[in-house]
Amino acid sequence: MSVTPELAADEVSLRIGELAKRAGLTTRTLRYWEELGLVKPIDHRCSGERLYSPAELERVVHIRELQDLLGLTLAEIRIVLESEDAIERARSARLSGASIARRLALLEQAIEAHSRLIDRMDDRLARIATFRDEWLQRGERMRERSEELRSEMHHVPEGN
Amino acid sequence: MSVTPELAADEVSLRIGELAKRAGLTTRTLRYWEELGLVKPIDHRCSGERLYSPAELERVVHIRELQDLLGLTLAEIRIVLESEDAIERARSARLSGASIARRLALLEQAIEAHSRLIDRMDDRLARIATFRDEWLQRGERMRERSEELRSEMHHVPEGN
DNA sequence: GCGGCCGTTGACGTTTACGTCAACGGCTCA
DNA sequence: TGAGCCGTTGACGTAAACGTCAACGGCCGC
Repeated sequence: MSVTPELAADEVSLRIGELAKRAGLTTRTLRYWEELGLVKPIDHRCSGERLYSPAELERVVHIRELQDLLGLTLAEIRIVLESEDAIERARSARLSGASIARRLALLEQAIEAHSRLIDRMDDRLARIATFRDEWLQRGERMRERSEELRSEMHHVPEGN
Repeated sequence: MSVTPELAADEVSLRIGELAKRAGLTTRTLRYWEELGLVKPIDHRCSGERLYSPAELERVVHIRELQDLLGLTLAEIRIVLESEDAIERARSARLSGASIARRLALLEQAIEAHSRLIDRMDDRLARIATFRDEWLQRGERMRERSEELRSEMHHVPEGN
């Protein structure tokens, strides 16, 4: 029974090559990220092979976005992910019977880190937007100038 | 990172240390960028010292923005700058008596590269905005959850 | 005239984020 | 049963973007 490259409903775990292909990464990159603590495959050091839950696919894509769009280093991303994981811990803490105060503390912590990231994104958005507007104006001036030149060409054709 | 565009009216050129300080860079960075052809000080190899026109301050800040905000490599930035310089050449070509057709060609070229950059910025803006919205929703869910927990704490205080 | 500061040119070191290669092991299918 | 994949762990290589250090020189105030 071979697995098709499409998402089979019964798929419960991915091998490293498959994950890499779907995320558009190399296996080396995944191992490196694991080394830095960004991804954690299940069943590692036990059966030898790394196996990833489908959720890890989202996670690695997420990591790439943080890298490409926000320009974060992998070290910074690790911090962000840890705060995300804090959310999950807070969620599972409900089941594991941790104290409400403890769960609330975890959540507050996550919210804090979360809003710092939002701020960073907003800052970036604003700065790129400003930058973009300046460039749009430059473009306008260039287009006007090219119109001028074109009309000049009609009056004085081929002044080579 | 605060940029100080304020320069004395009599200032006609900057030494490398002064430029670095105002742009928030190191002198090493400026020399490296020169090595890559990103900046061109005047009076180099002549009196020994690099001297920069005030316009270079804008240029280096511009370079940093392309680096930080758009994530361009210095090699890519060089291409962008060359297209910007093409605008200047087109402008000076008017004075130097180049043919209108030639000047128009230069300008068209500049406009082309320019709009490619705008596209890139738009793409980034859109992707960051999408990303941001997703995160805002996560934040909302977390905040709701923390409200729930807080009210639970009032009903069942200190369940340590 | 000299100590301090700023500049110069190499040359080598460093960090980040991987790439590449070697040597090995476990399936599986003809 | 063995060739072909896919996986594993090291170990070493690499490209970009600088940092750092050495050795030198000019200028300036005291």
